Amino acid sequence: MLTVDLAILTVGDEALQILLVERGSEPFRGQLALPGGFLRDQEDLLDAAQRELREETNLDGARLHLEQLGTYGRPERDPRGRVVTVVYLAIAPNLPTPVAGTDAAAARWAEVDKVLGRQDVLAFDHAEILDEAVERARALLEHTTLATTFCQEVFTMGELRGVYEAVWSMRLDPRNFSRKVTQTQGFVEPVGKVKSGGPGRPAQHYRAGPATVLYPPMLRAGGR
Amino acid sequence: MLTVDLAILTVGDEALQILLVERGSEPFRGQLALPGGFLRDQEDLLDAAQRELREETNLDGARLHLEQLGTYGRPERDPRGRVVTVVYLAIAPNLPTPVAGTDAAAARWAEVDKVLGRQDVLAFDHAEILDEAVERARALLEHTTLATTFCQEVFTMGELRGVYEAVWSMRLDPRNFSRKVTQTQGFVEPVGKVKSGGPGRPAQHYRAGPATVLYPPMLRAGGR
DNA sequence: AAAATAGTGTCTTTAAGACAATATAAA
DNA sequence: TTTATATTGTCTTAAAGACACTATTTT
Repeated sequence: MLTVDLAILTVGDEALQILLVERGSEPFRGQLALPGGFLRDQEDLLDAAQRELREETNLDGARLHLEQLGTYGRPERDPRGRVVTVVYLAIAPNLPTPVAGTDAAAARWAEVDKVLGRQDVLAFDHAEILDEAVERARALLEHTTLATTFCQEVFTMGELRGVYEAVWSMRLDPRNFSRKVTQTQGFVEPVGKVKSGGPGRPAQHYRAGPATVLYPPMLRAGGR
Repeated sequence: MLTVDLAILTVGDEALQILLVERGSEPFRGQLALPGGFLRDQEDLLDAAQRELREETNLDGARLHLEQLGTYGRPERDPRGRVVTVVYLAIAPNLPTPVAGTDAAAARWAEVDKVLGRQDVLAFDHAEILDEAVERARALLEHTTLATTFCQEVFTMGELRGVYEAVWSMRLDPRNFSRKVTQTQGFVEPVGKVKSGGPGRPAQHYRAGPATVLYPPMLRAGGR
């Protein structure tokens, strides 16, 4: 019995959010869980993850970051019997509203901090998996330009900094952050337009550059 | 069909080595492969990896580093049919000789560079897996004190540097390396003895300290 | 003009890179 | 004394941390 589950992360309301579905059947009926489903015959693992992503969110898997997080197979993790699950981590831009998937269960965003704060809101071993997904996302932001994937196609420096602040749960110095981003070749490219709207000086607009690796990395302070 | 395979790495002869078994049966008879076997009923993934490790090398899994590398499930990766494999990465000190396991196949160390240099020496998708294992090991040495696990319990600074040089395939400045290691709290602890034996000034002996994370990390130069 | 937000300049501190000389042993 | 190996000192350079001011808009 092999399943593929998804940890789909985004940033909204200045916080890291995870896409969860409410379970409609036993076990763990009524509790929240990561979206996922069974691996089909002759289906590649990554293909299965992309299919689940499409089914649950109507998102195009080709557009966003999708990578294998890990495989979880403790014999007692599913009370029905032995189920091993391969979990994929997805990084998505802030979506207006999670589209109800073709599967019956309602999907919704939840703040990671609130979900992990309470015991027994998540089904199976999904709390443990979410823990590892968050740690992976934090490390990815240190070493790659992946933070831009959390943003819309065009974004401001403040929005990009907001992604780091939400994922890392810490405030960053705007000056030092801006210097690091702009001095890293290919991280962002300025778009010759500025924001209109509210009060305050308009912000420069950027889009993601061609670079994928951050060298030297942008390390979280304090050595964890 | 779920299997657990092992990528067991060590350092010997100034090179990174991988433990391989010769396949005695089809498919890929006569070719080299990572050791592994089927997951047993009600067996945890990590337990299965430790069991395979014991069967193949008579090594105690509790003593060395063992972590999940990834899961590989391309439908065509095994010509016999659908087999998904969970691969664990093991880091071992330089062993005198790989003990022939309880399984019939003969196990032997092979230099990673020589194996990856040639096409079609490895069975299944094991070349791709080995690639990822090496990259994981390289990254681990940047961010953790894991290099000491490649060494015997007591080692010299030169031996520790040799581990980095073998895994990273580059020479390191002895002065700068020594400074980095000794200035990182808890990386190594001096043992009040010096080497006897050959010519030259005796080397100070060290053993692994309590630290596991390197902060700041020891980055490979050049940004890859 | 006041309020709100965006952006920049520069000094300090830390750590890595580069380089050459000294120390301690065996032969 | 020669050879072999280990170890240490210091200058330079790169990058992060800390800090306060200027710029551009709306109301």
